[in-house]
Amino acid sequence: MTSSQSTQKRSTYHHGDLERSLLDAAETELETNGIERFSLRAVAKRVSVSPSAPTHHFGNTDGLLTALASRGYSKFIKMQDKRESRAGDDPKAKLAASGLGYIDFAKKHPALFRLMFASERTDKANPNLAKAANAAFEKLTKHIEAIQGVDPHTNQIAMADALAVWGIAHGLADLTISERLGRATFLAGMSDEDRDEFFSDIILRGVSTHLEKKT
Amino acid sequence: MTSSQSTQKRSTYHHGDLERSLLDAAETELETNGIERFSLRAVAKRVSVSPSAPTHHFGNTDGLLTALASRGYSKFIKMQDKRESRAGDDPKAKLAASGLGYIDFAKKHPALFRLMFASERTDKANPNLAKAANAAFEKLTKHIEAIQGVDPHTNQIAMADALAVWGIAHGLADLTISERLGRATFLAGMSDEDRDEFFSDIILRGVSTHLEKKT
DNA sequence: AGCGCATCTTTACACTGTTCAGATTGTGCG
DNA sequence: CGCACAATCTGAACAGTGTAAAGATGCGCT
Repeated sequence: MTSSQSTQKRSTYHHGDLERSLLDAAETELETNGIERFSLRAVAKRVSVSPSAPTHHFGNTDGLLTALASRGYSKFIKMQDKRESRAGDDPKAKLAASGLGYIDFAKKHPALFRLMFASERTDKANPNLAKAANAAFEKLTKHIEAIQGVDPHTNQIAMADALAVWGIAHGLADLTISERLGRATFLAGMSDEDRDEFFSDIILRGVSTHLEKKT
Repeated sequence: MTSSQSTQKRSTYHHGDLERSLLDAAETELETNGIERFSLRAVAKRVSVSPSAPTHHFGNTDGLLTALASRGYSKFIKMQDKRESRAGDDPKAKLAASGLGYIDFAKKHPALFRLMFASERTDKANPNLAKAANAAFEKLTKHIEAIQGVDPHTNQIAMADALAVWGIAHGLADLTISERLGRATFLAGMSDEDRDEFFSDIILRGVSTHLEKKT
């Protein structure tokens, strides 16, 4: 009769769904203290469990973080989907929306974002993580293909577009959560809609206006 | 008679130039283990000094890291200057070179780069750090001004260009040291010159080709 | 029913950053 | 010149960290 509620307290010796509970607790711990001050013992304490309980499920702290990053990519893709669904049918508008979702995610889960894209504590050879990260990239390449009519995997110019757009979205996202873009004071004073349009314009600068060779 | 050599061993009780020595040791420690596994005690051990010796000079570990980040911006700017000096007189070529220097730095000092741009252990209110970071940004705005003929600080469209270029360079740099761009297999097989040209093209997509209003 | 095994706790250890009292040395002031 | 003071560094101690090893617990299967 184990409830699926993850933050529950268990009076029984066995927890029931400790794995999910630990992931949830780890995520709030991560967003609270950041990766650099992340504490496994603190996570265990949140779930009212001994410090070594996570060991069996995740091996060690990095294992837990790796699993957390994997799950992060699902949220990441969902957040992009949400933006895309509101974007109409124009392929470029969809791509821009996807980029805005990229930035949305970074703003909503900055520490998780950093864990996924800039942490060394994550096991990049982990199959789940690799697959999740791959799915995110494939989303991008399909947008480019819809726009350019060529698959980036077989066309270098289209691949260049993909990397350019990725770089722009990623850079804007990373600088945003570092609060570096506040330097442009006019950005802070902008409405959400204007800011979205501003970012969209920049993101779309990544796609080349004319494919030179279609190989 | 204190030599200015920083990695020396002192037989005397007082060190002589412990501050610089600690910074040097901290930098190699940082590049060796990354921020997430950075250890102050290990730094002290490198200089053959007690674990509490750094306290007086930097307050605490974050203080040391903040000083390290400040110094990092100097190297950062120098690395961009080096690229620019080889770039000829065309303002766009200079801007692209500056962006390549941005990426050069990230590749050469990945952990320091992350400390400067993505760490929470750094005191952003620190005057030295703020000034150093500001200088780096001013370098960018001057490039844009040289190209567009308008100061980004007084023209929003020029500022948009600055942020776009910054986002692109930063995104490419960050993704590069995360080894994410290896997905585009053709990038790995490229010569340095081709890769530079490839990145330059992408970076220059950030500058708008025609200023709409010159406010 | 009861055995096996996954799950969780307890204990212990090495390591971390920081504080505090004391040792050592350079420096300025008389 | 001498001496007290201030700056600098050490040593010991403390709370906190991750992880390994051994023991406790109870779920599920035969």
